[in-house]
Parts: sequence; C-alpha cells; structure tokens
Amino acid sequence: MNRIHPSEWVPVDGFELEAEAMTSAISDENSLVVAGPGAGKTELLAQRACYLLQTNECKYPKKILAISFKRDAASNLKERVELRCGKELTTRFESKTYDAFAKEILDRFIHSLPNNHQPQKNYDIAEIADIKKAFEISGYQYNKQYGAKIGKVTLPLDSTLTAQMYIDAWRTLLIGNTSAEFGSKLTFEMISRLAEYLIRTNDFIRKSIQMTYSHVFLDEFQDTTTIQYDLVKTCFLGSNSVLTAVGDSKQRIMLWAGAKRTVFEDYTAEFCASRRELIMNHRSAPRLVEIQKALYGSLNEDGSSILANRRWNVEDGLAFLRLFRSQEQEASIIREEICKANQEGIKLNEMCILVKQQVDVYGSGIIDELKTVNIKARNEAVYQDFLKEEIIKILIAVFKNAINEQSPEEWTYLLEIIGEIRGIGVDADAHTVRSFVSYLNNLIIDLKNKLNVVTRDDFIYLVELLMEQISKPLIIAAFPQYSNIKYLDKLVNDFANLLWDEYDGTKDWINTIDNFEGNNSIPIMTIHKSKGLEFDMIFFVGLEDSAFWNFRRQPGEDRCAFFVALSRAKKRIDFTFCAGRETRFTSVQKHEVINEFYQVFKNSGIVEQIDYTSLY
DNA sequence: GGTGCGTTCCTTTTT
DNA sequence: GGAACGCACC
Repeated sequence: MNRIHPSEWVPVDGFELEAEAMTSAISDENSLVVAGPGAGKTELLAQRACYLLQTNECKYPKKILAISFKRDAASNLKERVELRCGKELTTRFESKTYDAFAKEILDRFIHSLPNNHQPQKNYDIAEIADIKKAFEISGYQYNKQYGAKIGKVTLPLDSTLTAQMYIDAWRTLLIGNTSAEFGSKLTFEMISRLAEYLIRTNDFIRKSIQMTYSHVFLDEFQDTTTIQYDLVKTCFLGSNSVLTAVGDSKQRIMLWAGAKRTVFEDYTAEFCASRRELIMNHRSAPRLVEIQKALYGSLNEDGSSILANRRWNVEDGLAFLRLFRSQEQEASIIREEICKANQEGIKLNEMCILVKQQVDVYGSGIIDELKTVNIKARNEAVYQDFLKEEIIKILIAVFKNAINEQSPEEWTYLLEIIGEIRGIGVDADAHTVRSFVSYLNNLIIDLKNKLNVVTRDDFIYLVELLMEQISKPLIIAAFPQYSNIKYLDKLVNDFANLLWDEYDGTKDWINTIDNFEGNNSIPIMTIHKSKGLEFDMIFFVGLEDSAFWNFRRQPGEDRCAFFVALSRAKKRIDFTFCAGRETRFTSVQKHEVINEFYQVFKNSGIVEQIDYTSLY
C-alpha cells in the first residue's frame, strides 16, 4: 500500500480548502468546525477521511466512524469518500446514522444487559399505538405527553429518579408482558438509552468501541439531541479517539424535536475541542450571499467576514418577492417562470419548490398547473430515502439493462452488485464467472421479454418474480437491514406500484425509469427536508404568517428555517405571498408576524418585489 | 343544546 | 396560534 507522508498530503481531486478547513482536516485534536451554508462541511469531512486513511494516521486496521442523522446524509458522505480515495481505503470508513449505530451495539451485546433490563432478542420497533398499549397494560391511562417523556428516562430504571408510571411502562416495553401477549417493543430513543447503558456499565464493550474507531466524525452537530450526545460522551469521552464535529448554529431547526440547545458549548468544554470557523460560501451567488449576510444580525451572528466564491461575478444572483391575490394566479406565474428558466437552460431537477410545511397544501395547485405544460413536480419526501435503498438501486439497474442493452456503467454496476450478492469475487474461476454472466444475461433477457405487461397486478407479479430470481435469501444475507422481511417486501411492493404509476402515464420504459429517478421533475419539499441540499433555483411558496404559525413561540428557530430556505439557492430565489390562500385555519393571509423577513428584503435593496394583486 | 375542557393539527429521524 | 372536533356534564 502506498502511504502518503502527512507533511506531503494535499487535498484530493484538486480541492482548495480555506486555511481553517485545512487545519481542521489534518488536526489530531478534538475540534468543532462551525461553518455556514455552502462552506463545504461535507467536503471537509471527506477530505479529512482521505487524509487519515491515505497517510495511515488512522492506523490500520482502525476505522473512522462518521455519524449523521439521516440515512441520506450518511450514504452521501460515504459515497463522497469513496469517490475521493477509492473503494479499498473506504472499507475503513463507516458512515451511519445515530440510530443505526445504537441499534448495532444493542443487538450485538444484548445479552450483556442485566436480566431486568434485557429485551427479547427479536424485539420490534415500537409504534405510537404500542406505547399507548404499554401504559394501559401497566395500569395507567395514556396521555400523549407520556409518549414524549418515555425517551427522557435514564438507565438504570430507578424509582428515586423517575416516576413509577414511566418505569412500569418502560418495563412493559422492554421485557414484554406474557399474559397480555405483548412482546418487547422499543423506540429508537429507548434503543439509544440501552446502548448507552451497555457501554457505560461494561468496560470491555466501551474499550472495544474505542479501539475500533480512532477517529469520529459528527455531522450536523447543531441538531444533536441530549440522548445522542450522551451516547457519544459515554463512548468516547476520555478516550484517545479524535472527534471532529461540524455544524452551523444558524441552521438549528430541530430544537422543537429535542436538539440540545447548548451542545456546541458543552462539547467544546467537555472534550476540550478547539473551535474553528469557516468563512467561505462556495454555493450562492454574491448577491444572494449579501441577503444571507443581512440576516446574520437577527440570528445573533456576525457575518461580515463571509465571502462568496470567486468563480461568480459580483452582480450574479437574483431574488424576487412576488405578491399574489389568488393561488391560481400564483400557480400560473410560477409555471411561467419555471418554463422560462427551463428554456434558458436550467434543468428541472436543478429547481426546487420549498414550503415551510404541508407540501400538499402549498404544492398541489402548482403540480396541477405544471401538468398542463407537461412538467412534472413531485413530493420528494416519498422518494428521497427510497431511491437510496440498495434493493431499489439494484432493481432500477436490472430494469435499465433490460431496457437499454448498451449502458456499460449500468452493466458494470449490476455485475458487481449481483456478484456480491451471489458471492462471485474477483478471484472466481473462469467457469464460475461464465455461468454467472450467463445467469445475469438470462435474468435481463427474461425481464425484457416480459415488459409488455398490461395491468398493475401483472407488473407487481413480474417484480416479485424478479426478486425470486435474484434470490431473496441471498439479498438478505448480503444486506442485513432486510432481515426484517416485511420491510423488504414493502420496499419492493412500493417500487412496483410507483414504477407502474409512472409507466401508466407514459407507456415508455426509458422515460419511466428516467422520471422515476427524478431526472425530469421538480422536487417539492419542506425546508426541513431540504437541509443539506442545493439547487440553482428555489421557489419558496407561502411566505405567510400561517405557514410560520409557531413564530411567536420560537422566533429564533423560524428565522433559522427561513435562513435555511434562502441559503439553498445557488443562482436565484423567488418568494411568494398569496393573500387568498386557503389553509386549515384561514383563507386570508397576512405577513404581520413575520414582517421582519419583508424588512430584510426591503433593506437589502437586492430583492425585486413584484405585485400581481391588482392584475387579473 | 349549551358550556367548557381536552386534543389535534403543524416542522423530523430511525431497521 | 387558532380553528375544529369529540366528550362529559348539566
């Protein structure tokens, strides 16, 4: 293996890291990197992974553990590292979610828990109805607030610290109740608590985790909950493992869901971490960066040093505020603007329609309007994680090969992944390889011959047959996440139905797959879903009081949400206000409560306001 | 059939 | 926050 000496390491793929980013990438101390949108936090982590692996500062066979919140983010980071330093080194880079990390620990060491804290090995993931039932079995009348409090219980269960009611419900969920035919059912919060308890009380497990991971990355650190932080602390505080946390307090939009308000301060104090700030914004055009900077004041930060990337011209960046009378008017202007931008060369999947909440309420009128000009827009929440699933990627690849034989990349991918499933390694003999290739060819030709199905049911059956041909047991063996067979079946069934929906509209398989992957459609999503993403053009629909119904109670968090929306845009952002929007609460919209956003626009001198309310 | 109280909606993640 | 529902009670 060719190792690079630390002093000779340079960022991979010609990336230029600003000074503080470079320092962080090669640091051997705990650190907190605070950086705004577009500063390249993910790239920094990817480069740091390359540095640690290529120089062997992360000494073989030790590993890097990267923890994210969403599977989407975890797999993006892994892909980035693989791209930068290759598959082989990346085997020592484990990127996973907090919940996956905790669940792995619990499942692996479940028998080390004391008997009165030990769930059944085949426990289920608890749903809200299960929590309710657990309280009832334990003899309490359920109240919705109880469910939220159950994750706050610390272990071991102790009646001097925790009310008896919660202890009883915990026990029921944990151990089950035979006479009520109620098995172990754990929430992910409980799983984290149990994992933390295991590590805290068992030196062997704690040491082995610390030995395995010499370096730990914590992504989106501003959103870390108390439970997650406790887990990290119990695992790594006082160890030799080096932690790197990256985050942005201006994008702290998860406090309502339990993010720990003081996590930056607590972490720097407890882990003696040095704090570094990045000042570049590589994403947004200069005039958009100016608007973002105008917001820093109300977010209690100083943005004076923030710089846009030099690839832009200073006059780049467009922002509009459009005022409408009716939703019909709003939809039709948005349709016009989307068509115009598309004709000017901006791809549909480089545009995004953002809402504060309720994608259907704010987006369905626009979807219908766009349909009239054959432009697709879809609720991306349905697809975001779905398309990241291994089994979905495999099925798509099989379909692509069945539709278009001359796609070498898809063929290579399929060879590799099905080869992995069927245990065909690089060292396989010629005969094995030949029969494997012929098996795969037959699979594809067979599918190709059957693609002329005419009903949904036939198509679902076809997909099920395909799953049998690939072999479900082998898929499960290769991807343990599918050992929950119900989960796998649901994914495959959803795949068949969604793909059929798409095909039913076009009757053209090439377009169907392309559309399914979202290559020709505009995603619609909430601000929360958009975090971490970027688009050439953003349409933020509904800059109205009722969309920010909680503003009075959590102004700081809603300002952050507004900032996140604004900072997704690379080239242009359009905000809309519609006086006549029908929501659950009212049909007359105002912007009194969130008027400060309108003031920022006015003061910036950059946002062009267009009033359509007097037009037909 | 009036009143008053409680609850739900509304932003998230996880195999 | 602010509308709307279910409900227990008189």
